[in-house]
Amino acid sequence: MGKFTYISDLKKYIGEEVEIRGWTYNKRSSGKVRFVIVRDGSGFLQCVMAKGQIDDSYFDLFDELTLETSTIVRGKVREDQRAPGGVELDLSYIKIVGPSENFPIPKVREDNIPDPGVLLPIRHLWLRTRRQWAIMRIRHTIEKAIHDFYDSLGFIRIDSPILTPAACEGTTTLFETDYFGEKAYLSQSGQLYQEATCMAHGKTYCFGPTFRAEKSKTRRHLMEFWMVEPEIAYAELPDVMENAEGLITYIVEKVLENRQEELKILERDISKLEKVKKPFPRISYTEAIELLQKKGFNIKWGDDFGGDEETALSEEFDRPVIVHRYPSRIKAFYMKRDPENPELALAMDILAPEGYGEIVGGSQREDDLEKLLERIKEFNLPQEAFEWYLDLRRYGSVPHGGYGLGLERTVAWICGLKHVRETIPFPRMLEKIYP
RNA sequence: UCCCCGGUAGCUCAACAGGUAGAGCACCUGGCUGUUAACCAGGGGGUUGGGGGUUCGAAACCCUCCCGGGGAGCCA
Repeated sequence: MGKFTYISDLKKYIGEEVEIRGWTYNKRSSGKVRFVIVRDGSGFLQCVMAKGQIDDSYFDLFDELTLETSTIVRGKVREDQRAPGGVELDLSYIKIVGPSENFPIPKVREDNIPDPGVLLPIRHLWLRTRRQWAIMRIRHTIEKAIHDFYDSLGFIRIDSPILTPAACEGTTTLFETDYFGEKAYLSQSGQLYQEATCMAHGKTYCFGPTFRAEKSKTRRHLMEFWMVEPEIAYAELPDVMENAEGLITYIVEKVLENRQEELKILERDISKLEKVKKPFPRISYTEAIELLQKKGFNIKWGDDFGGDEETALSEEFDRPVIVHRYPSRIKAFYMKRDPENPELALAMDILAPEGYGEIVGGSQREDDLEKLLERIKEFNLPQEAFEWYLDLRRYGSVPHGGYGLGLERTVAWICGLKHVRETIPFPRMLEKIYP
């Protein structure tokens, strides 16, 4: 491959001659002084050349450096106050690696961002643009923060299967596939399997894609999305809430620590993220209903929250809000009922601020065999498919709980994006699976 | 499946009340020795989503179909 330098490391090479390998991101000219913005994946760099100070054969290559032409350049690194990244490169050498004619995405201008109908079919190229670059790097940092957080607490990552024999929750529509003549489904949650693994390791989590075949066409939905699902043996509802709160604050902290440049590209209001500190407010479902009624919503106890209600609730707080103890009949069969009020489930959701909606859903699980059997009957679920799950209550059952955090909604919130489709490299949307 | 909004140049959008389809960006030509979404001058580029209708005249009004968007339901 040979030796070359990444733009992100250039501050270490001020005054030195370096080689950069990348792509032409933009260019400007003032006649005898020409500017080429090169990106190399690690960052963006303005390269400068003046007529007479570089060989004419290189100077003239400027015309061929159309958008996204891949190029190798060499030059001396110079500190410069005028440069956004603090450094520029005085060019002495240019080589075109691969030409690029009529790149389909126009030069970055805020008043000229093509709409998703245009960009989604060229997602493979869209990913090269600055905003998308920033989003993917923040996504990476969030994923890393998730792993680091659990690892630091002694969790073991054990991934759940993606091909499953039956519905985990039996409610949402699943993608069906043929498994050697048997029906199998793409997983909509790894949770049930985590309940098994946490009984082996105490604290586990899985992190992978999940699939919902719902005909959802909104800014908050994808057919394929990533979810992290921790499960903790001997945990009760307050422990679950505390762990989720810790995860979210850790994620925000790491993004603020490592992704300032990217947040700036996205024009994210950092002050909103800086407020995300422990403790998060905790309100009961019943309190939330009262609050919404006071705000004029036509909602009664027993109803689930819609998008507008979630937004209204989150607007009451400057950080994520934990809503707990929902009516058990609007929650999943495996959630333990509140011993103080059997109409309630020991469940909790976390709503992100600024109207980003539910990013976490979790609960303490039903650990009593008889009660769980009743629930399976109530929900008309096939008991034989859950025998293995019931075994967890037959052999040393303990209180336990966990939650799922939706990666894409979290990325959308932290990046301040309107739509989750920009938070995943290749979004799978309703009737859209290309590229 | 239902409700709402939209479809005009490659992209983003104008075109008032029905009267000759326009701007910015992209692209091409020329100019400029410090540009940062560079700028200045010029140029090419259109079956106004398709079909039908009303009218002297339709991008605009009506009907219909197609496509796109985001909201409901469900959820992360």
